[in-house]
Amino acid sequence: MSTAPSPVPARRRADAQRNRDRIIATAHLAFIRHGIGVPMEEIARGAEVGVGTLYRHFADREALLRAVIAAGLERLMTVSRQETDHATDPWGALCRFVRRCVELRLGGTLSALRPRMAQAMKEIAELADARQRMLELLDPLVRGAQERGQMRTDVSTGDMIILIGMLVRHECELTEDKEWITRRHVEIVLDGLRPGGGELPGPTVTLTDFHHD
Amino acid sequence: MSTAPSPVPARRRADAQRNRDRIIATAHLAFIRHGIGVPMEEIARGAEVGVGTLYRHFADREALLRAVIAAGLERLMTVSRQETDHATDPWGALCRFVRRCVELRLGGTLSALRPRMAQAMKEIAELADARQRMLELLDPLVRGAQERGQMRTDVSTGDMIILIGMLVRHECELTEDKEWITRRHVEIVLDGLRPGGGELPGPTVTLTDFHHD
Amino acid sequence: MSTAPSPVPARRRADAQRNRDRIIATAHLAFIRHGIGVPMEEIARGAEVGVGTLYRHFADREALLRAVIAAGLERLMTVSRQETDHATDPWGALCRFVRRCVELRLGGTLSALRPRMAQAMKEIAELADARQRMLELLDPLVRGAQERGQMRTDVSTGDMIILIGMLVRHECELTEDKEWITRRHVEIVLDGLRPGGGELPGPTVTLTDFHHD
Amino acid sequence: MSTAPSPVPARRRADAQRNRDRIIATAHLAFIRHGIGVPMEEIARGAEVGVGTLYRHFADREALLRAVIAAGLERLMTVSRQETDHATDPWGALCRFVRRCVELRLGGTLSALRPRMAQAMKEIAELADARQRMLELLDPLVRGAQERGQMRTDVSTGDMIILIGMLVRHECELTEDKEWITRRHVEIVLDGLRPGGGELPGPTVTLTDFHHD
DNA sequence: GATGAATGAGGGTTCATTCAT
DNA sequence: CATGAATGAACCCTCATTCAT
Repeated sequence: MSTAPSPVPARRRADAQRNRDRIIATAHLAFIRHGIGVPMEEIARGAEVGVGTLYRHFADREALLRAVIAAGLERLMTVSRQETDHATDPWGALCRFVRRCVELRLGGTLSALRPRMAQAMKEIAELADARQRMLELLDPLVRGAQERGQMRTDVSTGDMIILIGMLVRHECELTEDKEWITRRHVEIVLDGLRPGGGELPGPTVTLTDFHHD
Repeated sequence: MSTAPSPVPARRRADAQRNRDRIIATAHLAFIRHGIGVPMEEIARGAEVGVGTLYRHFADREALLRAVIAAGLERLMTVSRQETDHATDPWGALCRFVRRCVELRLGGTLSALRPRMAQAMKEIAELADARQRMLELLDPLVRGAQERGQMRTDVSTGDMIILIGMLVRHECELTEDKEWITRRHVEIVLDGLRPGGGELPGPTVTLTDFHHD
Repeated sequence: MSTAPSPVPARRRADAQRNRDRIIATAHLAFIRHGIGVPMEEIARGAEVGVGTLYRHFADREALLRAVIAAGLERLMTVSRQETDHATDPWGALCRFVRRCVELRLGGTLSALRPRMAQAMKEIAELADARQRMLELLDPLVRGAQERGQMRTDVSTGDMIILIGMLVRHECELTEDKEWITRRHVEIVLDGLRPGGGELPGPTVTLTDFHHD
Repeated sequence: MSTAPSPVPARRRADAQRNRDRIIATAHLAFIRHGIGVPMEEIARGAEVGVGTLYRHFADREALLRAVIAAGLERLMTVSRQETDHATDPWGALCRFVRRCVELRLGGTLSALRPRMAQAMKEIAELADARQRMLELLDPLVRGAQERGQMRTDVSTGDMIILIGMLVRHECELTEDKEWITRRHVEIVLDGLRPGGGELPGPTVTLTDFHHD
């Protein structure tokens, strides 16, 4: 009895969880590919469930969107920690982090939010939170790299976050068979962050600058 | 009635042209702000005409979109020529060109096409044309700059075009009061194109690589 | 397991019966409060059972509705008999019967049927039956009261039944904290049934007049 | 020019107005017959317009409902004034008013609101207004009739309004071919309002008692 | 028997497009 | 040419009912 802890009651639960996960994954791709306005039925069809099931799990499109974003941010944060914890080489850690970010393909969904970004930032609290958390993770790396002369000193962590957003979206503009192009351009941007560049116009970007993207 | 050649038809024409222009301008902003799915009536309202008038000028949303893009590319090409004709300093001309591009705000509309980009590229012939023309304009500058050691040699004109697209869209992600951020990031990317960067992965981008974006 | 006649099945039965009763009671109130279109899940939730259980007891909404009505009519008939058996004061018995009717709150459910009343009358046989039985119960009282000069003679038992329906529904239009208003109006109607009123238009109502309602 | 005031621009308007009126009339009947949940398409079909047209005139079901109610109250107020202005016989005027009310068949729509009456009263300001206006119209009649000994003094104008509501709904419970029954019962209620009835329980109804029905 | 997840038809609402004025 | 009312297809979301556990 203790060895076989009744899988039966869990079974249904497992099925439901599986459905939930498939819906999120399908929605993620669908939002990227067709925009956040993609018909709910198409998402349901892609996840091989009925619309009703989709709506049982997510009250409306907004809720689904939040879940997709939350799931993406979750993965992002996992990556963040993997790359940044105990980093002895701040610049190297920063580079690895940026490269990993673009691989998550979270950008598509975020980018699809653009037409309502300002509003979305307020309503989808996870987004603002994520920025804050990312800032806290990256700040030591940026400062460390700058102190060691590995990175130009006229950019802030705020600039980094915006640039990462740019690259993340950039990848999503490209179809999957052209993703290798992004990898080139990530390196170009990283090279542009090395010391020795020309003077940059305007002040550095701070957290207060991007209450919306 | 038949005797008077009458200024009226000319007048009409002027009015009509004026309407047409206002519709395109309004649609451009509306597409950027609310996505290409923005209600036609909203565009009409913004241009202060009836929907009927809008449809007299543009058969459907697709046609309006084409017109908006064509108008933007027209301006882009004008800029291109201003910056590139008789350029004695290829790298400087290239930089000025890139900076001017992001100021046109064409990116918003192009970016909004993304969910259907692959398809759009085929249907909206102007886009493919524009790429080709841009390639022809930029290629001498890129080669010139590289020959003079002003630019890294492991990037192609194809990379440049993609990067410009990235920056152009990047600006459109930011609200107008944050455009100064883009200007910083344009410079960072340009710095990253200078000689001396790390090795880039993959082959250079060629025209055949981006049959869509 | 097979040897024990076991109290379990009986227990089950009791539980099931309890569920059934709670569903009917909950549904009665829900129909009154939110109309007969109230979501089945809401009824199930109110009765603290799963929808599945609800459907085990009642094949569909229609069946549940019938059961609610039948239960209400059952109580109505019980009241009828209490008030009318061995009545030596027909008018008094009639008044008490009317007053008791409005307290049963059956009207809400019946009233909610209105949009389909004509149809409901045919499909829900209990309703027609009930009228017939009520007619049989009330007829002696009406005639008795009229013979004794306690009641105007230009109304029929048919009129009475329709009037009772009116009052019963009337109460259901009022929220619970306003039920005292109905009691006033019941008395006004009863006063209007006393001898000495003005002439009434049209013929008296007969059983054949209300094959629906 | 002054004689033929350009019917052309008005024409469309007239058509639209005609549609609007037909929609309201159709909706009124549909609400009575099938409840306020009746499919919008059915209303549209009945009015012989497309759903789109219906929605152009009324933003949603709620708006249509308001319009139907407003139109009904408009007629009700017209009747009110006809019956009550310059009335030298208060009781007679009161009776005529009550009789006219039930003929308007407004009750059906109002009655269909019941499941949400409390809420409806707040949201549909017209309803509360109407009560107030009706109170002001009837109060002099009630007092006048009572002073002349034509009406029992233990009922208030508030009671009258509630009773009228009861009769109005009562008629709507009956199908059209049975409306004559209501006329009988209106007279019975009016007879019950004459002096000489038994004692009524509870206090008289005041305006504050029926913030909802 | 009880449960509640899944299904999908149905009805509300929006909006692209047409067309009469 | 301009206008804006009318149309109806398409999409969102709800909920009655079924069924696997």
